[in-house]
Amino acid sequence: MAQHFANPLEALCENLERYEYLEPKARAALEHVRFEFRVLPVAAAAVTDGTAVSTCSLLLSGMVYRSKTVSNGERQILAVHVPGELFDLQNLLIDIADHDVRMLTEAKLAIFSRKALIDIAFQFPSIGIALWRESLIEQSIYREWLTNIGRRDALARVAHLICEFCCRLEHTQYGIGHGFELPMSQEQIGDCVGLTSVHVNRMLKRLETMHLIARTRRSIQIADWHALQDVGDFSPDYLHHSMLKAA
Amino acid sequence: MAQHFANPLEALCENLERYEYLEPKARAALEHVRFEFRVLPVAAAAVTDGTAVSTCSLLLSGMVYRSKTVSNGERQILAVHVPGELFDLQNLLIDIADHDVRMLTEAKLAIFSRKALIDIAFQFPSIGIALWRESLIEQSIYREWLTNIGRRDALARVAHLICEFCCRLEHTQYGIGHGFELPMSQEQIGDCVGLTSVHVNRMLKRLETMHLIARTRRSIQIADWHALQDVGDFSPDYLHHSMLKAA
DNA sequence: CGGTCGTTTGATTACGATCAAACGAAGTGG
DNA sequence: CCACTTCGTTTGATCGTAATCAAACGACCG
Repeated sequence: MAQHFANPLEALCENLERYEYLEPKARAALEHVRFEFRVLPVAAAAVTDGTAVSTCSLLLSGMVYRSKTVSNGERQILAVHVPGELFDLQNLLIDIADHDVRMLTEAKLAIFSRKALIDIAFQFPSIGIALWRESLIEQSIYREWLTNIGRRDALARVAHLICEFCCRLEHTQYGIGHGFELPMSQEQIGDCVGLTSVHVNRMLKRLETMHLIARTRRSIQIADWHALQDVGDFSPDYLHHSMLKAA
Repeated sequence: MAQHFANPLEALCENLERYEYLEPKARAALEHVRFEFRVLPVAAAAVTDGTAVSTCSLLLSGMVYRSKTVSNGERQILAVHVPGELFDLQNLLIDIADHDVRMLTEAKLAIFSRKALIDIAFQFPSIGIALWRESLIEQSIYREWLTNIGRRDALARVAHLICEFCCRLEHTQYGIGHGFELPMSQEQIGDCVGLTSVHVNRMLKRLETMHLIARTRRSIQIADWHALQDVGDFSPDYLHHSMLKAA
């Protein structure tokens, strides 16, 4: 998969085409979009809460997360992006960032000017629709997370998060088979689902003793997908993969 | 305010102009958008999870909420819309609804065809930008709610919700002064913030004894706005009102 | 005037937080 | 290469917040 991202413009094209068919002219126009290539180390900030943003980035490799910090210093992770996704779609039309974006791992980015993307989005509706739809699906994921945190118990929350990652990686990367790398500490998992790291640890162990997953370091193997979905009350409908072109 | 919504097309125009300046041509084009006027009773569904959607509605009066139901039957309220807002912006480009939309009160709607809106959005970029931006701000509210539920305690969650309503009503309606109608049962408030109705009741009483709010039936008066914001860890930045035109 | 729905209050329970400590892996410097 | 540090994981013990259970009360409706 990685070699697909050797050319960032090709990666952008591939990303958009997952969301909407692009006619040859639109594809051709994308060839001339300017971008800046950048590698950021773990924990580096791509966007900082309260600052102006004029770019929109495509994640070529690695993972990034969005987060907010509350007054007592606790952090909520709002979303995690996997390679191949455009993040900062909201900053396309909003001037001041309302949260942080940081690197979960070292990451390679292709950084586009938001103005350039907006211009091309309205010049070629197919591109606009692709971008807009991608952002709407991100919104759908927020709604599911809200439901996960608000109305499911700790075990289900963790199981649900694992199921979601599995589906999203499966969709953007090539078949990941039964296992995948989850480059998050248990504290970060807790920040995703509104739990403490200690409790996340207990839930992971429980999923393990229930023979739903197996773990080795930071990688997770799915031992019983059906049962894991069941425990996590997971249904992939909200990812809207069925209306998208597979990777 | 209500009389502003006597003409739904004018209301649509007013809505969009809050998000982006519309040139005369765009405004003129909006005059010819077809719509259907409808009144729905309390609890009626405008959109049902899992069904196809081909419309997008403007709320003329009343309030609506979005919700998901988890496997054990518990409900999470994802968002509440106040008069003047377009809801179902996500269904503009997503075919199958991933959650329900129901009436919190009796509501008057102007229902537009999503195709008509998409067409005009790409014909007049200012309209497209307005719609897209409105949907991005809705997204920002989801992120704040995620943070609210995931990382704040019960008292702060309830205070935060009250602060948000106050700001949003102030922005779309004319000055609401120190009080406003909150047409939600305590159970529904609990479904917004991930608490039970019993606990919401205790938190409301606590906010009352702390002299931060006063209540009469379903209306809430703000007794100490500054202290309420403080308790709720509320900062209105995420609503992005400063980049919008006031109502 | 019952009947239903929502609010209020109290008593008890339980889930997940907090506190604390040991362990393990990765990285650093002598 | 091996102490030593640091960070994350693991486990146990205890605590506290919010859930649950239960019942009375109040408002609105037919």
